[in-house]
Parts: sequence; structure tokens; C-alpha cells
Amino acid sequence: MPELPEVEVVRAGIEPAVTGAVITAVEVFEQRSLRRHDRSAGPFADLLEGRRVLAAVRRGKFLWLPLDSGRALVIHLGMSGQVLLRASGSAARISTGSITTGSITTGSITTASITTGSISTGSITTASITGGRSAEDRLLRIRLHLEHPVHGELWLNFVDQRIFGSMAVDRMQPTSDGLPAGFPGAAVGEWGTLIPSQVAHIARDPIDPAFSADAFFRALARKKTGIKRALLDQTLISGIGNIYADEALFDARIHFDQPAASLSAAKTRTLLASVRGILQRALAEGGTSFDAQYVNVNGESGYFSHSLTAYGQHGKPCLRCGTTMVRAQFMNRSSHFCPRCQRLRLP
DNA sequence: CGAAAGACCTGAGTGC
DNA sequence: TGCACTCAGGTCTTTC
Repeated sequence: MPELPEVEVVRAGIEPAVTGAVITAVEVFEQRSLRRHDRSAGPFADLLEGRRVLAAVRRGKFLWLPLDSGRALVIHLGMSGQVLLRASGSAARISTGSITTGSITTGSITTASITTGSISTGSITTASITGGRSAEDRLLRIRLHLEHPVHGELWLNFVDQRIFGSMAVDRMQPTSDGLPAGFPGAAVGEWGTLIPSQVAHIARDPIDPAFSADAFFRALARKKTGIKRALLDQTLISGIGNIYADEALFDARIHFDQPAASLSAAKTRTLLASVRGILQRALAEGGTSFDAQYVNVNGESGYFSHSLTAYGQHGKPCLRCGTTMVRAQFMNRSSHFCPRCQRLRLP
């Protein structure tokens, strides 16, 4: 369940390897991973091969690589997607029975063995071998071959168990406010204020300098739905998923089903501060590097699970008051909260 | 039009 | 051992 911090870790991780690189070849192993690609503009691979990548940009959970063709490669990780850098020719997809896949030595990079520890929330849980193929092999959906002027030949592997994630080549359009489309905001060239058409309807995320808190508050006041549903609505505020929604609501002491329009102005400001605090803390903990990108884009430990105070904490005492945390069904998923700190207050 | 429900997905885990 | 079933949830589509 990659949310904003996890996607930013991916963006920052691949940025130095993809910026300036030329896409020399594209392999698609799973057509369903191209579900969001509009073929009317041309076949996916044809629109990529020979193009140079200009940058790596993110808004909310969407990531895109602007290309010198004027289009962009849009990446969404869905629930289980990963973007993994590998040295060209590493063992993934061609290994035969070795429990370690992709052991490479390239410059400062020493290994790229796929993680064997379990990741607490989704993604690849083990490097289990099936028929001599590692999890990364079996779940590899798309591979881009890159030629970088400094780093040489690289593979960018798109790995995705549940195929909720996707890649697509999309046309660009100006942002509605004329401001930089995402992070990083500094426009280097004219693409800075252009956004992929399929990302244009997504709101800015709360750590975007151009995010409008007032517009968010006004949108909340208009909503005839619960606050958590509003937090998960990417057209109101982007980057928040089930985990960080629960964390922020716990921090702000708000019940997940509290009507959004019923929150006081002060309470909505508190909530936004909680959201920002949670995301910034996760970002600080998830700092990554080019090297780390070779191992596991979600970080070797997977999620920022060690810092969770609400999500998955049902049955454990509330960190504030000691009351047993509970889990409730909500939108076909789970909400975790403290029944004492986060009471439903009907108007 | 907005809100809610359904569809899309796979593999780990559970109960019988 | 095997089988049916449940669960995880981001986003798009369909329904009301």
C-alpha cells in the first residue's frame, strides 16, 4: 500500500539513475499492467524506446518521468507495485534455482539480493522460489532497459503482485494553476508546469508548497460524507491511503466516520497539521539513496511500520489513554482507532 | 450532480 | 492434502 512517503522514496531513489538516461528497450510481460495506457497514441514500447528521461516527478501517489518527446511515463504502484533498479543482465528473470537473485557488483553497489525478510504490509513477502524462479522473477511485469551517461546500462524492473499498479505513456497538459505540477517543484524547462492528463484531476498533496489549505477546508465543508472517506478522496487531497489516514485521525483524535462538514475550523486545521506531521515523519524515516534503490524500493524493512500508532494496533492499548484499540469495517477495508480518544460526535 | 457500491487483482492465511 | 473461502486496498467504473 504505497502512500505518499513510499512513493517519494521510490521517486528519490530512481531519480539519479533515470534522469538523463535513454530508454533503449522495453519488455512487457503482463499486458494488464498497461491498463491505464491509452493505445490510441501508439503502442507503449514504441512511445518509450529511444526517448530520453528528463526527470522523476511526483504528485500524491502518482509518479511520472517526463520524456524528451513531450509525453511522460506515468507510474502508479497500486497496492503492491515496486520499481527496482538492477544492473543490466542481473539474474532476475534468468535465474535457475538460486535463492539469491540479482547479485551484482557495480561500482559502489555490492548486492541486489531480493529481500528475504517478510514485509509487514503487502508487497513481496518472501523470496520464495517457485519452479526455480524468485518472487521478483514471477512478479516482474515490465522491464525498461536504460542507458545512462554515468551509470551505464541499467534495468528498471516494475514488479507488482496484484496488478493494481500500472505504467502508461501519457500526453502532458498545463497545470490548472500554472504552478509546478508536483515534486520537485523547481521547473527545469517547460515540462515543469505540465502534468500528465491522467493525473490532472488529482489534488495537490499536503506537502506541496502550492497546496491550498483554504481550498481543502472549503471542500471538507461541502462534503456530505465521513472524514476518512474525504481524506482518501484524491481529488480533495492526495497522497493519503488507509494507513496514514488512520494515523492522522488518531493523532487529531477524530473518529473516522465523523461527518466531514461537522468538523470545526480549528479541528480541520488540527487534522491537516496531523496529516502533514505524519507524512513528514514517515518521509524522514524513509530516506533512501541510489544504493538502497538497488535492494528494495520500499526500503529493506518494507513499510514505516515501526512508527505506526493506530493502523494494525487493534487489541493493543492506546498509546495515549490505554484503552484497547479497535478495528471496524469501513469501505470494504479496516479502520483502526481508539474508542475513547476518537469518539463519534453527532451534531 | 454527488455519494456509494462494485470491479479489478493475487497470494497468504484459515477452517474443514 | 486439498479445497473453498477471506482478507489486504487504490483507483476507475457503474449505479442510485
